[in-house]
Amino acid sequence: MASDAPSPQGKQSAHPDLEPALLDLVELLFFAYRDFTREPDKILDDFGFGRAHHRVLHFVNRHPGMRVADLLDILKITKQSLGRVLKQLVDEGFIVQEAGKTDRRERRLYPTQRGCELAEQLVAPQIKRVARAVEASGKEARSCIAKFLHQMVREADREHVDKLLETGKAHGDVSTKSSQLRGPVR
Amino acid sequence: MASDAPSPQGKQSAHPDLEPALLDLVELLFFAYRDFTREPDKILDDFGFGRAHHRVLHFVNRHPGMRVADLLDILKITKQSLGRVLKQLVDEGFIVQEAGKTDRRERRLYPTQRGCELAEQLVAPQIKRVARAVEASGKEARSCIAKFLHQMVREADREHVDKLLETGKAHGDVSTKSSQLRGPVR
DNA sequence: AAAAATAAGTCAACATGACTGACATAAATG
DNA sequence: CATTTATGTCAGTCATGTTGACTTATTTTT
Repeated sequence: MASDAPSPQGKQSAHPDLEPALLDLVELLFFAYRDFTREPDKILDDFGFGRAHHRVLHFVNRHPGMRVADLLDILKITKQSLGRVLKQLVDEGFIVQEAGKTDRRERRLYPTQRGCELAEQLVAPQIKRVARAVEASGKEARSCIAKFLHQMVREADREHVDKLLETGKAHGDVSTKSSQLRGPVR
Repeated sequence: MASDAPSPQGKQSAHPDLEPALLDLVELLFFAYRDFTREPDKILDDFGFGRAHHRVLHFVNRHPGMRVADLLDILKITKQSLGRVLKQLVDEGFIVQEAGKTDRRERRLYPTQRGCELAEQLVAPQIKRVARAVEASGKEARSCIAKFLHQMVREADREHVDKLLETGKAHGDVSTKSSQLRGPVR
């Protein structure tokens, strides 16, 4: 690899030395995320979908009855960008839309049976990866990790994220039954 | 795909309750990364660059003298994809290429002065964000976090990542001086 | 010395998923 | 009735990824 002139490349980085450890975390986050998205990306490929579809399907599955506007707020993309992938997911039977009961302008989004299954299939390798990583970090590390990731979120969005995790959690618990309780899960 | 562990109910959400907490981590990672890349993305915009330029410039800055092949291996993209952004970075004076001393087929990559500066500017908000998050998680959390993120990397790549962090670290240490010691840092 | 392998660059075509801006439609709200 | 809101859509652009084929320079192998 490096020829033999490893050249003691100096540096011009500037920052003193409070950085090194933090820089490692920055890079580790890059590598972790790179690999975090790989397995789902591969599965998506078989369906002709991309990462954008994954995100939409994931949040709709976790928060059935979600509105388009909610999704836009979570993903921080434009209506037009979302529109394209959402349309595909609807057309191919992974998501259904239904007018809101009290406000019929709203289009509430629900996963279909196929949608649920694909969402599960996509998140499975991610859960597995996280599970193994937590395991290897020592059980007591879980709370540190959650706290850290939570703090990495932009402060203005933190409360919102908390709410999402809360309500998503409720859903996760009831999962197997109640498919019909909340809406059309076809 | 049989995921793995005990799937009592066999169907969609199914997983008993080892999932909720892990699912939270999965989503937190999404939100954390979403916000992790926001500030740099904004800066890049002013330069007419995108996130791809950030990644290239970052690793070249942290590992001066790196070869194109090394970069491809880190970023996991194709030569053609890299070629486009690298060419722009070279054309606009952020990176310089130099034939390897022992193997003149290689094009060793070095950041220019401008390149260093931009790289620093881009990573600064990320370091700040990580610093604050670590701070808020308790100092002893730092090792948990590093361990977790490290374990999130695909096992096959872990050793490689370790080497990168090592050599990158060396770079960080020498920082202030020796700008001229080694290669072309123009 | 000739042949093969390697490092890098390039051309062309294409897909995805972002963006902007303008406009359409339906329903709720004042 | 007028306005606002929630959503959808048309049209065009850009950034960044992909394949595949091919070139050039250089090193390594035979």
